Amino acid sequence: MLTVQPISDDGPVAKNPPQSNDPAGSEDVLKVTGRSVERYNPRVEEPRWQKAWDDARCFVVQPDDTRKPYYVLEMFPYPSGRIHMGHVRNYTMGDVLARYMRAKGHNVLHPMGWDAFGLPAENAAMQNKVHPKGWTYANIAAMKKQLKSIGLAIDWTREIATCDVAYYARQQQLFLDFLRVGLVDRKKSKVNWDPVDMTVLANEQVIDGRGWRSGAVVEQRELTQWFLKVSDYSEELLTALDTLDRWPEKVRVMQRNWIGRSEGLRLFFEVVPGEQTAATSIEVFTTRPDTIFGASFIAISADHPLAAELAAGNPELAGFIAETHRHGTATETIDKAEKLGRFTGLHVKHPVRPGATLPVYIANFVLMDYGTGAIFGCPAHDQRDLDFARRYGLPVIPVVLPETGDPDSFEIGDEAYTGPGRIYHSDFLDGLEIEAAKRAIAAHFGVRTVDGHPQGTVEVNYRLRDWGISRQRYWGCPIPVIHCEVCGTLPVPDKDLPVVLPEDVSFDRPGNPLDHHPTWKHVACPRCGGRATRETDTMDTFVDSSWYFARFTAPNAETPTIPAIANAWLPVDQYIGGVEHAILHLLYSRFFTRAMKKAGHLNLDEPFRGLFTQGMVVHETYRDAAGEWLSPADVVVTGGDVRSARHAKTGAAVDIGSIEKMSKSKKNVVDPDEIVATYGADTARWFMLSDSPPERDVQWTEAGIEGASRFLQRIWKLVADFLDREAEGPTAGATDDAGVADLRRSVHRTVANVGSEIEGLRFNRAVAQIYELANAIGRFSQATATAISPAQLAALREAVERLVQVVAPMMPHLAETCWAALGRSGLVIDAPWPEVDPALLLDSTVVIPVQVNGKRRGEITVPVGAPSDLVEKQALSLEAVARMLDGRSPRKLVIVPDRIVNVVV
RNA sequence: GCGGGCGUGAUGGAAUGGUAGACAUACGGGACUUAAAAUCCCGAGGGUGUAUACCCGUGCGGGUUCGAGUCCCGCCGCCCGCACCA
Repeated sequence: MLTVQPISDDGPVAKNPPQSNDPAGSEDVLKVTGRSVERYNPRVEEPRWQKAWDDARCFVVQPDDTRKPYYVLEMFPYPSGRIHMGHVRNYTMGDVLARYMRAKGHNVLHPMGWDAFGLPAENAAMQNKVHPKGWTYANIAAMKKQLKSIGLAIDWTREIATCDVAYYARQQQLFLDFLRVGLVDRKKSKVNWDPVDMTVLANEQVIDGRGWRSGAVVEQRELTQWFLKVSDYSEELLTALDTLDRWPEKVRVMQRNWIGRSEGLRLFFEVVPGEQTAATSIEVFTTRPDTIFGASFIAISADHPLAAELAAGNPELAGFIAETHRHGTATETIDKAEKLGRFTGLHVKHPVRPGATLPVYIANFVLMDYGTGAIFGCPAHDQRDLDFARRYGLPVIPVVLPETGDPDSFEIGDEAYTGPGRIYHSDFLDGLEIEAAKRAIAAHFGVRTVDGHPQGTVEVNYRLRDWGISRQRYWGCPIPVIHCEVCGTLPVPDKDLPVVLPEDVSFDRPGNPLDHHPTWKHVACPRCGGRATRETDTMDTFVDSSWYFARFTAPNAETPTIPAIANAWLPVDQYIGGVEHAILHLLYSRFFTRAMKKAGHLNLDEPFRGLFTQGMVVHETYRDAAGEWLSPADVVVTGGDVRSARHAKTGAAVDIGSIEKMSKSKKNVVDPDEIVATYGADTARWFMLSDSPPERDVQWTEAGIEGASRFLQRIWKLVADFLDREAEGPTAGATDDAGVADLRRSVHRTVANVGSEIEGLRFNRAVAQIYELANAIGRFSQATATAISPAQLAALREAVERLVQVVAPMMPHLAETCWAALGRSGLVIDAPWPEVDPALLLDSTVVIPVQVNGKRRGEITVPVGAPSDLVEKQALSLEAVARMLDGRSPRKLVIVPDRIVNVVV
């Protein structure tokens, strides 16, 4: 799920000793105003509290818990072998929310699993002669250890890996259920074929049109494959987006565009009688029937049945079709390719210009998957059609006139006109607006017939295609189907499930190991008992990740879910992951939820009530004089305004490059293990939450992590310092309670604000609030350094305790140590989120800026809710305002209560 | 190519249409120290200026508004997704 570069031969990043002085491990003693405090040592404290939480089974969800359920889930990781900082960021965010919701009294489900099938395991198998299973489970073990070291509040008893037989067995049940309820289809579709390796390639394995391993030019090939009928739900998946009000708007927009609903006309063009084809008509789909009078050609897809028919007797056409197939299947490559076509020799009748005909082309930009696989081209009002028309010298007839256009002089240059306007040059459509013309032309074609059916029918079309789930690979969930030459394609009977992957496979031959396994695929037909073969395709790994969130609610059930339990937990209250999954994973999960509902495994439509997409972790890049990438661990950066870098060992000058997503290839990675070992998990967590808004990229810097570490020690010192003050007791005779009210206001405001910021996942703002409280406590301590009254001491204890509590979701280990030091019994994780006194959130006076003509000229202090006339009087009496008025009276006075005054002169 | 996003001091960023730069980092100065580290305090968007103060300033160009970082239109730059990477 979370994208990770596959582990390469050189293994994990070199483990260099950290260059910084060692903040966690040093035994030095901190001098605090004459007393001594030991530095907080995460290496001792973190394992200790992790064990304490484990022993108390804090995060294990109990079935009889009556508290309100709250399900927080982060996208589960692909087990690449090591976690990276992106994982730390992702899981820390979810963890903060989980811990906070727990403190707010919820029964929190926060599980973890592994998106464990997929291509990298097979690549590793081929490169390093390791078995995908062994490789995957070893990676899981390593990553689990790393995740545990960052102190996540996870119910590990629910851990699942999608490559566990127990998991994919239920996925096979789901597949067969979907088959039963009619959501599975089998049809042809295209794949990237490597003619040298004789294997199917993923899009990412096609580089510049060539196979990544063989370098051979990739071809498109048709294979019969399994599909899930996502398109049955096109309309519903679209309209239900409106109900997802806790999803980012940008994700909903992307999904809306992906589904791509368009209303248009399905339109038949009659083939001119006597042409060299059996076809009597060509059916096109268009969203712009209003431009029909501007039509100048017909284009059909290279995969259109008519194209195949015509190519049979025409080597040039056959060559062109073969040429278009010599590109990858990715939409991007198809879109970017030059718009090319070949005239087929056929003509069709122009449907509204009597006597006129249109030439029929085969074109490389017409997709068979969309609409009818054929279009009419109106070059004046579609850019692709225009490019095509200019190349092949076809007429360009404008039929939509912009409001400001002149009908006699309006011409189309290099850019098609796609804006609004009125139809002209179009006979009975002349003068109509675009939408009115669409209705008129639909009515016109609706009553005419071609080949016995209406010439035109209004139709809704979707860009969304069915989901092809067949993969010609080993490391995936076997599709539980048997092919019998006599009985056809049959589901594996329930009693024979699961279909288990064989382990004795070899990767030294090209192609799918399941296919050339000596025995695995040969079985008796479940119906006739004759010789039959298993389906050797496995499922797309997106299938695995489309229902794991449901499986977590009953991870050991014999059935895919236990509906009553799943319905109680789902939908996921807050789902957190990368924006790279905005379309496919999330759309497939939404489909799966509906499909599981139809099959009786769930009773809901939408799997994720709240969605949050977090940004990446990025880092500067470094290169030496030879242009080789260098790891940050090997580089020492110096200087402030003019930064420069040298190699840590050789001292050679190093170029500081751009800031990019952490990746193995550019070596700009920071290893979480090293960070945890050096600074501790709390510091890493804190830094990942600080500064950058969570939806945006965060830049990893040495200074940033150092700063986080300093703040952690500062909190510990605040607590230790306070304990010393408390041990000494109030100063004899001190009765001055100055600052108490301010401090308490600051404390209560912080508690309230941190809570609402965490609920909104605005962790950076929560962090800033906590800094401000720490500053306020520091100032208060300073002010009371010589004498402290009992009330001041009490306020200080309240402040320090609340500080520890608001810090607890983010730096949980530190918080536990502080809580214990403060003499509070129990774990801070079990302490309820502190109550806020609403009276302390209100100020009695407010400072209002006073503007003259929108520019700030001064400010006034007035009671909260002060009436306008008082505000006006004070504002106008300001010297700066009087000067600007220069004796005149204001033209206008804008007074926004408690916010601002603007004097317009 | 299509779709989506982002752009504010040296840096990360804050700012229901209402004091732009909270908070932090880096930097400079000071205190403490034999010294350093650590810690604490102070300074700081740019410009003119002793200062009061004034002018300019949120990628660029327009617009709406009493008031625009925020809303609208048009650009520029960077990033992400595009159905077999996960």
